[in-house]
Amino acid sequence: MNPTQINRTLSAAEAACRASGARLTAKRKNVLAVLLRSQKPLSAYDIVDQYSQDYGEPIPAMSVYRMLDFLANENLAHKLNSENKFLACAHINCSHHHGTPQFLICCSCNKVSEIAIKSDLITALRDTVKEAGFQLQSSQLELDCLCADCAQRSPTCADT
Amino acid sequence: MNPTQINRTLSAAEAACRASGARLTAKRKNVLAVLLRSQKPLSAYDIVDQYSQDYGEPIPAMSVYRMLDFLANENLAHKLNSENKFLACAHINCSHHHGTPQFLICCSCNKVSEIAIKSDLITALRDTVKEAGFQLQSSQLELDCLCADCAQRSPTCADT
DNA sequence: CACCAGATGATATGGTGTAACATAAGCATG
DNA sequence: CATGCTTATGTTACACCATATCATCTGGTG
Repeated sequence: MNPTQINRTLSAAEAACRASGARLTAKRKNVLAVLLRSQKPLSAYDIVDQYSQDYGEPIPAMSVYRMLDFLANENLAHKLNSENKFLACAHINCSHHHGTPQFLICCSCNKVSEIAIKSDLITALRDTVKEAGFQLQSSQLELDCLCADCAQRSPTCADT
Repeated sequence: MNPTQINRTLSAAEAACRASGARLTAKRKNVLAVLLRSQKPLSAYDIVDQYSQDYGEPIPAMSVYRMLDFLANENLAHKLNSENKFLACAHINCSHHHGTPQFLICCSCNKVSEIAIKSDLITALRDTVKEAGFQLQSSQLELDCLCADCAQRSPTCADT
């Protein structure tokens, strides 16, 4: 994402927080900016490092976790449970409403694409789960994939 | 699982390992037995504790990880990536071939059900992923659910 | 200004996982 | 049975992820 897009996205995030009565403080905004500038999901400690590089002041890991919680609650960021990493929501700028996102994670280069799976597929999944006697609570999926670039390079994925 | 079933399953596991040329050593078998006796997925350190309780001798965490790797390679156990926990494969006794399993995880009581999602649903998922320019590498899904028992008690799930 | 609530900082600690190297146990062969 | 190879297990140290707890700061309100 280029700097112009990032600024536009940060403005949109501010507007969204104003609308919901949440306070997007300077540091929370910086953490979001770090995520936006990253091409890949970051761990909380990655963010700590990047933050001090980008802003010239250290930030405690504890604070980063809290800011990530905040951002996730405001739907400005997501957590990848399978990787213990975080990324900015890909749709902060979009005006339309978004359901629970799904993530395609390249197991080779760690690139992540946030997509919205067709609702009928999610419904089918929900029905299948119901048949097994469970209720689907969240439709956030994290799928182990290979991105096009990496697929071209090698036919299989050796990593975890 | 009752003791009789466990013994039967352990025998099946032994047979499977013999067939594949893998060595199901006594300790590996014990780790598998710990998993089989558990109603819930266990962390490696849970297994360390339970192992020493059940067998009266301590086992290093490192060894448990290695034994879990072994069991996972032999398809005798699975790892829940979203929870960093492990469980015995539910189909060690079954004779038919099994594809990649899917897991329904109760976010309230942590009970897990291992199911096989209909192949056409998986295919649809694979196609959706392909449209997004990715290749699905693993069809192991870990779905955040509420089991029937917990759903009866409360309509929603507050936990992570 | 005094107060309160929310945000952030500091410290400590626990859980998860692996790297690197040492030791022991099974198994072939001469 | 001695040798040596391969595999399994033990030991130690360490890195990373995450949270609990308490302290401090900041911004807004009366």
